Amino acid sequence: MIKELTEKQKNVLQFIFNKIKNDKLPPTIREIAEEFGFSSTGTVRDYLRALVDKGYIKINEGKARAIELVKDAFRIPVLGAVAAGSPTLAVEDIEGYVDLNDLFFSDADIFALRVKGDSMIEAGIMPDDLVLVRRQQAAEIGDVVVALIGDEATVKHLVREGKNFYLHPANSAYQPIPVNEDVSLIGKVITSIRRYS
Amino acid sequence: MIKELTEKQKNVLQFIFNKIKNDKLPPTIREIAEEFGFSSTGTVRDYLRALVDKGYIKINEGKARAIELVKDAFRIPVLGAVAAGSPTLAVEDIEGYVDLNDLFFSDADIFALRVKGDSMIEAGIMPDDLVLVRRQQAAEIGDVVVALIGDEATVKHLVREGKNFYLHPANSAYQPIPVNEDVSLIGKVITSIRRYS
DNA sequence: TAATTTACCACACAGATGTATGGTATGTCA
DNA sequence: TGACATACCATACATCTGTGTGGTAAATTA
Repeated sequence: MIKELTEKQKNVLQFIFNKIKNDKLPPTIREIAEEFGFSSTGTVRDYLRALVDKGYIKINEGKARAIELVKDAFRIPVLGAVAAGSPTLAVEDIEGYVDLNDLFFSDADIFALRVKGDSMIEAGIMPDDLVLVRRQQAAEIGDVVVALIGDEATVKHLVREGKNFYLHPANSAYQPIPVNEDVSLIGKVITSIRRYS
Repeated sequence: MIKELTEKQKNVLQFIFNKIKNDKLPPTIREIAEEFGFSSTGTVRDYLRALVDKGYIKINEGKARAIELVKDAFRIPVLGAVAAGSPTLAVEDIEGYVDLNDLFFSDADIFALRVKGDSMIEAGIMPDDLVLVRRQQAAEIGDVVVALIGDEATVKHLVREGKNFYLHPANSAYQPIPVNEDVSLIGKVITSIRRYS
């Protein structure tokens, strides 16, 4: 289990946290010492040991700057259920942890597209949503795909009727678009994201 | 501008990339040399210089492991429009870049909730979607909020009718829920995410 | 009261690390 | 042809860096 930190230990952890965020590089022991005015590297070592013991960081011994934040202490939990008792949220059922970094460090060819129009609104894809698209020529029936029709990119369901394929909107106000030589498949929607202001 | 890399330079960049992803720590010059069988650190320095000159990395001189990936070369572009011409996607109108890391390194109290039920379906929030929630007691009219009703967490629109507040579903099959002492506001939905398999 | 934890200090040291200097060889481009 | 980029090599060195040893003092906990 993750144990409580003292105020000073929290400050040191926060500094490491910020360094990784801003410099994209964990600090050295001496950089930590300098930040807090410690004249001895041993002091920092004591702090790091405490943070390791309490489950907040891991240290890869011998390597320079090898302080790693322990994920479970920082990642956002995905909750399957939330139990009562405010102001503290009792975490009853953690499905897992969100780590969107995986998406961004994927080696696949991925890009994001801002959705225009309401043609997929019944599939929960609204105007101004962001869809992450993996570029690929192939797609399966039922996939949400991005296709180029002439010069315009469009997000649609790929469906099949008999021997013909259609780009099917999820909005009864729009007509399906037959897939022909004017239509080229760009990729498959793998994620949709919407931000609320 | 970002210039083309040679195959070997690409390999070195890929190695740095993977090291940062897997170890969460950029490699040292000697770690790179070992990976590629270089017997001289000078060789690695030449590669790093080339990568710096071509705009792929930045180096903080003097510091250990201080190789930083240049963001624009790696982040996923958010496209406002996509122009024709496959297989190369012509990027015409880049709105910006997605960096969800910001969310995860935020100091705000954020958690994610897996949506159950279809009560917000007309607002584009579908069953099994993931909503990122910022914990806060206050909310504004029109916000999508997460509230506890008894023991159950629910995602709804916060609306006002006269002097009364309601949790309003976005599905005509459901009734609005009056906000009373049995209802406690947990937070505000700031992002919704859906993944397609 | 005794043991433990927290919170610092000084000093030393081996090895890790970035950098410098100066090569060789090959291919490309103007 | 000459300048330049690419792709390596060997060696040296100052300093950075993690770690070890051994302290002191106060607060907390059993």
